[in-house]
Amino acid sequence: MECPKFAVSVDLVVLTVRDEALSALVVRRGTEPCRGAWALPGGFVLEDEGLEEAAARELAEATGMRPGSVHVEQLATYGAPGRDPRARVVTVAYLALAPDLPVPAAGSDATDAQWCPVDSLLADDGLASDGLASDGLAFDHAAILRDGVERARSKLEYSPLGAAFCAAEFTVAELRRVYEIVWGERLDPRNFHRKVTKTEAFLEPTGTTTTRDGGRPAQLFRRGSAEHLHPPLLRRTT
Amino acid sequence: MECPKFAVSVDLVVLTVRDEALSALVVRRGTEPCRGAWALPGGFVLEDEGLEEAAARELAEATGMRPGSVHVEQLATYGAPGRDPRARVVTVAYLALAPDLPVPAAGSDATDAQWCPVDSLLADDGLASDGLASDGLAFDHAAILRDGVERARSKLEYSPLGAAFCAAEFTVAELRRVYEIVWGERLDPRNFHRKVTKTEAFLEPTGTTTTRDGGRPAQLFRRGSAEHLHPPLLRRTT
DNA sequence: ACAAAAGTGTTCGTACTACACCCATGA
DNA sequence: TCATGGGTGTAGTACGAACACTTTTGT
Repeated sequence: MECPKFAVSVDLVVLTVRDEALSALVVRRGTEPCRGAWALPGGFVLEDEGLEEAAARELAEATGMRPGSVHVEQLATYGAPGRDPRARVVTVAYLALAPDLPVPAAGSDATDAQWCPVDSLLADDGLASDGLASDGLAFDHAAILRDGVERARSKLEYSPLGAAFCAAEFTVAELRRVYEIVWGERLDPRNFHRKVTKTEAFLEPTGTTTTRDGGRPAQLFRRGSAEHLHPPLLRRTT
Repeated sequence: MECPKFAVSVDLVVLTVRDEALSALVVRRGTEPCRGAWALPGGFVLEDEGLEEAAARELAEATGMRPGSVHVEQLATYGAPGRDPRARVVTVAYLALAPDLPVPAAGSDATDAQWCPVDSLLADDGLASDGLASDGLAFDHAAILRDGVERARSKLEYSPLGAAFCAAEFTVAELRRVYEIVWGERLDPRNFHRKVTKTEAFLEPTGTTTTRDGGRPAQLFRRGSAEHLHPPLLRRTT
């Protein structure tokens, strides 16, 4: 077959909510180009491996997360000729939404990985509030991250995936905090409660309660079976 | 760089509304695998060509459409190891929404291309779409088309892209027919009229009218500048 | 005059907002 | 008993659904 051949990689935008901020997983690059810079976790697709499969493998390598607990979906594909200085590389980006899991600190081959608030990663003045040397991410990863964050923000509107950021069992208030942090917008606790508990198959009650948030005991819920939200939960700003 | 290399192609889901049906552009394959079968238009990405650029080139080759008149966006990427029997091919699918333009019949290298209603292309009336069913599309193109149609259907809800299926100037009734055909659902003409004309920047009045639909003259509009619709135009069924 | 399609007004129900208010716990 | 957050009730409002009705053309 007469045609050019390219390297194909997968890159992961892994998002979580922790310390009151939407954060992404970034790894320190251990090899040239951009050695020492922060980048999205990722790697090349193997010879007999599907794209989804490669994404799951990279996610496991970078975080140790078992597939079931994390939502993963394809985000977009980036293939501008100059995006990698060495060679032509086409990368398929995946978006993963995860609860606040600890990143396995040491890890095997993993150069150090850590959560970093997306706001500081995307701040275009290059300043990092927490000591990350940030001239921005390697390659075009800033653009990929931006697209992933935007996808996540709109997904919360019309899908029940906010719960993907929570632990297996969570309260309505914890879910609301997720929405508030991802959207950067305050939500009325009473109306939010009514909305999510009345929407069919959004939440599944466990029957148990917790007082970990203080005050009156709150019911614990699991993710429901709904795939889409009708009607959607619209944010003010768009 | 030690990594596998793959062929990368772009495939196009080009949709239009004609003869009361949502239709896709398909071409007859002139080369081996699946020679003689219908497939989505597409081809390999060249050495120094961006993905978007390759999609625009293939669109021009297949239809002669000038870039400005057609909406093109990336759809998704398909790279299962077995999807092309010859070799590993990763394909980046693009979705194009076009007005009902005539396909350049003869064309240079183009094997014959034609519009075909998506319902008949996707009718899974018994044959598994393993690539060679006589009614099915080649490779995994049926799955790609299905995803493209689903994307188009939901795009009409929250973006003004219904107008991409219309000529440069169109009436509200023509736009409504687009929605009805794509969604397969009747819409109230009065409420639809109010909705689209009241939504800021959805439509831009031309000041002229036409009687081509019969009855009282209707105002002609052009596409407005809006990128998103707020609030969205929700279909009944989801 | 009549048919046909454009466009407006009006009523009604549903769903979101804002906020008053009560409930159940820990300290 | 008080502070804290969970959860309910309710009035006001915005918007879509349904449909009666008027407007402007072609025949």
